[in-house]
Amino acid sequence: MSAAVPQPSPTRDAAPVRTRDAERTRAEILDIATEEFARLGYSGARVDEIAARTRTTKRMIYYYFGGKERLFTAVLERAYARIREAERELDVDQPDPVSAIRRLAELTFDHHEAHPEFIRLVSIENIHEAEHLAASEALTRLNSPAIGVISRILAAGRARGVFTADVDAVDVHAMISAFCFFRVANRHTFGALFDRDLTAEDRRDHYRTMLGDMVIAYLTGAGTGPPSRRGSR
Amino acid sequence: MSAAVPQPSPTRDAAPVRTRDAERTRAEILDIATEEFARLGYSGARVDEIAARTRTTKRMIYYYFGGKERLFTAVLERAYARIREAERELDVDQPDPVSAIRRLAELTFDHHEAHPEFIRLVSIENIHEAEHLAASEALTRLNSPAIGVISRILAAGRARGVFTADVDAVDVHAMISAFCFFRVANRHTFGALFDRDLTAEDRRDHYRTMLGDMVIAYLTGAGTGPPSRRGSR
DNA sequence: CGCGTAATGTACGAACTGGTTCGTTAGTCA
DNA sequence: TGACTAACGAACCAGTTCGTACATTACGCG
Repeated sequence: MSAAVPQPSPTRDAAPVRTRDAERTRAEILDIATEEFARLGYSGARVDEIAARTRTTKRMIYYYFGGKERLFTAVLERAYARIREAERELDVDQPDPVSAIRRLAELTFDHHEAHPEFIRLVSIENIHEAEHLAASEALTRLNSPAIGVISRILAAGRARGVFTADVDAVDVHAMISAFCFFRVANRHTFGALFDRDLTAEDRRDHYRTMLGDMVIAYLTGAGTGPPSRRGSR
Repeated sequence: MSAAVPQPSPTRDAAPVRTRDAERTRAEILDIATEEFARLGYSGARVDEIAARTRTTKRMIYYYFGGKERLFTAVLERAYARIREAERELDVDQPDPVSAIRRLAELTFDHHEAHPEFIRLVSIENIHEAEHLAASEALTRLNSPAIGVISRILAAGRARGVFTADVDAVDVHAMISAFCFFRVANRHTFGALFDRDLTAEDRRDHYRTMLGDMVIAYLTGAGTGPPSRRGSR
């Protein structure tokens, strides 16, 4: 949790010199605030407690962010920015569209697994009907690179005739996200009610494969019509 | 919102006589509390506000429920009980397992659509790591009838050879729930980020069909192995 | 018909909470 | 080097917020 940003050695350099460093202070506030909001929800988190866990004071939270509401928005903004950053490195250069979409699904899966805190923030923001997100110009402008990647894979799959036409990239993204998100976000109630830990380590591979199978089965076999019973392809 | 429970006509029967009725008071508190918790989250909801919206006072909340925490637990218990009640009427007596599982998925879909408030409560409870749910003996004992229904459909499908073996009922339930839950719970952030309203009326049928297609494609076509490219079946 | 108890209402308070006021200090730039 | 400003801290404040003590009333039962 201690900031990794090296001080520009102000006078000495060893010992906790505690020099002034706006950037470090901001970042530290955001770090702690992220934890607290994710752990306790927006209303549950306390500005005083966030301040106390910081090396600075509450005054600084208001100095830099202007209030609890805007602090939460800043937390969201940074969290989303990091996610998008990671997405930008999505490498699904498989020649085969089927392998590509599976790989993308698995990367999404791993990503959700690795960032449960982010998932909590998103859940919290949804409880508040995305009001902070909507208020943030930075966030509404931030387009997801994942959609583009999916689009290209779908196009390639359609071109080769392995994917049925008319599947929308955003919908496929929703489908993949839904599975990944649910597994992490709802693990507590699901675990309590069905006595199954969706995030148990020894089931991770099982669910990752299940997701890939599901998406591929849908894309390669999807037909329409309620009577179903779809033929080969 | 006005309680539908008919008074046992105490003296007169017309006019707001305001007689004592423990059951009605309890129910009214739960109704309002459900709304407030769902709208504002656990910490965001205010006991005073809940009381104010009731025809009774805060005193009664403590008299009947013993505190905010236990009030929320009671809210959850009633909400889950109602859901389970509805599930018990699940009627998926289709002769064909494929039609049956599609129908089950669609019923689940409609159910989520019809009870966004319940979804919010579940999201909130997950933020709190299901601590209230875990503390409630009534809730942990309350098994979902849906699992049994799915089990039977899967067994029938396997017997006829239309479903690949080794699919678990709980996992299928998770898969269906994930899609339905995500669509409702995350509609705000998803809508803001991808400019797509997952719950738009004119897309409902599209998503309902998509869910059914997905589940059926998975069950009828699911294979394993990352290389994929699964043959007919 | 009166008595006991379940049900209910009022008023209050201690602790907390978001936000602010006022003043101090470190760094930097002319 | 000295003045100016960004960065910072302690204490405080007004409005809440959960919870309770105390008083009261309706209703069923003997």
